Amino acid sequence: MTAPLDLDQLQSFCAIADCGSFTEAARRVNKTQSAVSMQIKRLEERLGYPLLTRDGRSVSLTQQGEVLYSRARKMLRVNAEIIDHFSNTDLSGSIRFGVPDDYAVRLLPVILSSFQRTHAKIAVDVACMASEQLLEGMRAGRFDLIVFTQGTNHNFGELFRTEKMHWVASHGGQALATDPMPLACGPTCCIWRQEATDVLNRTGKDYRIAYTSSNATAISSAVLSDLAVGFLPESALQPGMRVVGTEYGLPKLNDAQIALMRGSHAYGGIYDALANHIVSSMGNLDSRPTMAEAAE
Amino acid sequence: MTAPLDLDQLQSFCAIADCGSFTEAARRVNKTQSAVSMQIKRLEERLGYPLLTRDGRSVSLTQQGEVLYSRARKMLRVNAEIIDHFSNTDLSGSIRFGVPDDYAVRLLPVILSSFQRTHAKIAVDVACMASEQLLEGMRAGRFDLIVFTQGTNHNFGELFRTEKMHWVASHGGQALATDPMPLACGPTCCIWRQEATDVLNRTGKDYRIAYTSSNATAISSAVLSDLAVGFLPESALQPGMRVVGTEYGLPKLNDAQIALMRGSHAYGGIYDALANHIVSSMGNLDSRPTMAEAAE
DNA sequence: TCTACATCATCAAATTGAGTGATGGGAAGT
DNA sequence: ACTTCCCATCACTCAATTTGATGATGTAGA
Repeated sequence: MTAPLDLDQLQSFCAIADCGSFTEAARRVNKTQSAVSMQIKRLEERLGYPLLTRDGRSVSLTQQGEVLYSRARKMLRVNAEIIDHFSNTDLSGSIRFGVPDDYAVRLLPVILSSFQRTHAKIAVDVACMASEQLLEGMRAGRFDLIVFTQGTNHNFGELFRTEKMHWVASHGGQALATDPMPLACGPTCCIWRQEATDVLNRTGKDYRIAYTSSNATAISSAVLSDLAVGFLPESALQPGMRVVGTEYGLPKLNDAQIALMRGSHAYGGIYDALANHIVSSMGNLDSRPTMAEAAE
Repeated sequence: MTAPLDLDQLQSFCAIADCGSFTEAARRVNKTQSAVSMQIKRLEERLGYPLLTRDGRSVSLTQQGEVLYSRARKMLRVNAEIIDHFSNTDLSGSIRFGVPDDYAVRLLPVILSSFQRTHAKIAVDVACMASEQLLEGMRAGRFDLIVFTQGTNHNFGELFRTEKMHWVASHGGQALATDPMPLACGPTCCIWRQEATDVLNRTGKDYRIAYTSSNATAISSAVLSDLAVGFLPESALQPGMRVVGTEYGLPKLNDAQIALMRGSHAYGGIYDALANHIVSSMGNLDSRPTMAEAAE
């Protein structure tokens, strides 16, 4: 009969994981830096493992920390759900929300409309732009909450969804067979672009950037009209596109990592409401054993 | 930015909901009765609603209490999962476990074998008997943990699964058309039997108890060999059985409610490990909005 | 109806334990 | 080398929770 964990500690822990800093996390949870530091110390003692590695400048999760993080987030989501349910004052206010344009087009209207149905008094101002710009805007305080694609340089944020990335070409087009292969992609800052060109270089495949646009639909059009080969996350695939496997010597792409990031103040209340809604509608990382798995 | 709830309070709350008593719950969570009482008071103040109705003898959940209970349980499960994960001392010991025989036959081997794989050092002594006897055994301290069918007289326990109940007959048999209709069912104490005869009486359908056995497979055999009509939960259906809808004037049966009950001491450690395993493999009450639902 | 028993609420006192603000050490950048 | 930023630590304060005792209420049995 062991005592349950302290949600307050877990909240601080998650805040640190999200922003990579004790001091910043302290600000978010309305505590002093030393309080947060001690909370983590107690939590680590309690669980018997170091959860965070502090090497000078940056703080990151240990392996055990990762394990804890995903569970803790789950608990905090349920916690927010409860508090939301019992706060009879209808949540109201406005949220400055940012989404990557590629992703936004498909999923956003659906998600936001169902959110409006349950939280009519929350106004969501949506801005669509590339992940890089979203992160910059977040740093500058222009957003409360953003969804963005996690790249190697941005390890922080609440990861809630991964998607397979596919090479795509137009059905029956020539672009694939052309040498060097023409490529359509976002601007140089695009995270996927860096990753894709990296793997191409590594495998020695010849290519050239044939088409560049910061507008995602423009890229889709380029692919559909056989101007170039592209790469897209699964849910951005469209009819008329052909998913290319390894048959043309194209390397495997890493999964896209979709995460959530909040401003320092964007905790609790309306922010949790929207964040939880997004995670529970789009999230796909909640692996739990099912009956089928238990069966073998 | 509101402070998160106190898991300790939620644990006490759930313990009360599970056993229907403050004093007994206090024993389970290793606190004094007054401490538990105060915790609930604070929790109710915090959430702004009464959660438990205390009318003299018994304590039961209010509507808001029900809402809280399911979420709180979810959190406590994750909590136990975390603690389990971080306790590097391999869990070991033995658990006296009881299951209704009807249910046991199908699902148990699967579930227990997958449990053994992850917790090799926990010995599970399984006993199979009717829910009524399980509850009696629990009262007498002969079990640590039981799975049982919740009836109207037994409102306490951790409800984790519901199943549709069906009227069943043999394929192409005569029993259904016979008047009065021959019925196969468990002994008088059987919860389903009471319920089934109740609804039959209410609709005025003629029937007679043609076959009685406390052994579930015996009943299935009676149905399969066209001796009688029976009623079974969905997952106990077998090939050769025919599910009878309303076409023969048979009333609709209420869903079966499968719940978990623990002895006073059976919290934490190995008990949570098994309980969580059962709930996560068999549970079907974890309704959470999916992408599809969000889409409309 | 009256008594005995069990249950839950309440109270004041005591103890626990967490947060604060100041200080110190270490790493990164200039 | 010096500054700056960030995290750990410490002693102190204060708040919140547990305790144990007591009172109120309801139930069961005679």
